[in-house]
Amino acid sequence: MMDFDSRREALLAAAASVFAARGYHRTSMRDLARASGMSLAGMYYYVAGKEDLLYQLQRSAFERVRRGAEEAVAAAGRGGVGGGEGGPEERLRAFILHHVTFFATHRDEMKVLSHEAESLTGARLEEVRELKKAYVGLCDALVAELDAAAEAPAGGGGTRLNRHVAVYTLFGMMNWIYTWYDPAGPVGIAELAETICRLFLNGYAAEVHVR
Amino acid sequence: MMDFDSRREALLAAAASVFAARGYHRTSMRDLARASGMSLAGMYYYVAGKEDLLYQLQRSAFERVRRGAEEAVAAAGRGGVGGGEGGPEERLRAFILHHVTFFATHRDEMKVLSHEAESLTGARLEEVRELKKAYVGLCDALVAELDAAAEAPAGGGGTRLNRHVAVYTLFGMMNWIYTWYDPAGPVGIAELAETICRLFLNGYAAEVHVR
DNA sequence: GGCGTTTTCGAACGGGTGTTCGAACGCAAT
DNA sequence: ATTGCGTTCGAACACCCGTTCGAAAACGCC
Repeated sequence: MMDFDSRREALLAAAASVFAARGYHRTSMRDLARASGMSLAGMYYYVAGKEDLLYQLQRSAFERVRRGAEEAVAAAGRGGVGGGEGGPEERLRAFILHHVTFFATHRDEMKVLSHEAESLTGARLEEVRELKKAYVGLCDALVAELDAAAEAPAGGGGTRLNRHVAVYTLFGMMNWIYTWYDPAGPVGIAELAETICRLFLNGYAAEVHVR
Repeated sequence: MMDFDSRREALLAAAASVFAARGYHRTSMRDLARASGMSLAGMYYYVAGKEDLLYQLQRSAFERVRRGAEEAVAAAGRGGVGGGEGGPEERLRAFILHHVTFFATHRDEMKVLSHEAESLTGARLEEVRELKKAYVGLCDALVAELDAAAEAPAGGGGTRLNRHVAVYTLFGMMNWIYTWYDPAGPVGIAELAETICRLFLNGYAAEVHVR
């Protein structure tokens, strides 16, 4: 009916749904058995254990956002949707739009990624932390390019914002979404992404471009 | 040696520390007994149970941030630290500064407030949700005043940002702090608050004041 | 049919969980 | 010395947890 990999991914998907709804630690293996339609013991044929399940889930989700973001940024650099060349600002916009869209279209996995960041232990925790660091670094590099392109126009004015702090704050805007956003509500994904883009770009660049 | 209330608050403080470090569900009552210096059974003289402990903690923390924020905003309205009268922008700045400062000076409780928002159940969950809604509403009202004070200067230009979305995004910037901020690091609390103020005020107001 | 491999799962194990209960404590008032 | 009261806690209870194991089922292949 289904091969090994499909069955395994179905299990991961069911786990993502339950983890997102009830939280990792509150969820028992028996809950997952019920949600996936497998027996309690049967799951252990596909996964090494509960923590391994969370690890596979986070790893897979992280690699997909990362790949998607890289492609979206590259596409924006090549000219993106509408013609043009695609400067640093367009590339950052593409990153934000992709992140927010991915968040909204993969709610469960992204909530697990955001909320259960410290639920892993030992080597698995360290490995996922590295993935996250690489992903944040990708965004940080885009903001750095934005900085370089603006190159202190007059020298005067107020002090520049700390880039790393600004980037973490940007991720705060984006990753907090799972806390309040209702995809069935009146606010669309595009509007949400546009709000975050404006808040960050106007706010961050204001100290660089204007005044 | 200590009266009932002090002993109880010491227990709550110990619980906040352990909950922040290991998470609510991972923490056992035996962990709390060890951290507080009481015996396992002894804690039940001061608290009705584990979930009641979390509830008391969240309720107490929420009421303190709320009261503090109200006072900070009122003080800014009266002229704040430096003279002046204190318009809507100064009041919102005061709110943000207070929230960020409170976050940094009460790390454990605020992490428990942010991260364990869905760990309560039933009536207790609902009650804390009401507290949160009131607190967010306080901030939302400040932003609304900012809107009113700006009153669409020309009518043209781009569309205005959805205020509620902007407010949730602002809380994202602030509440994500517990995820990455290191108070022992090079970034001070004042700088952190200033970054968030600029990102929000420049970004949000840009569509209202400029262009 | 028979056979080897892949897949499933009922039943059990050892251990940790939140909570309760009754006895014991310290200590001021009688 | 005794009473009563606020406080502490060792021991136990009933339950749920993640994981294992050996047997049974399902399957393709000869």
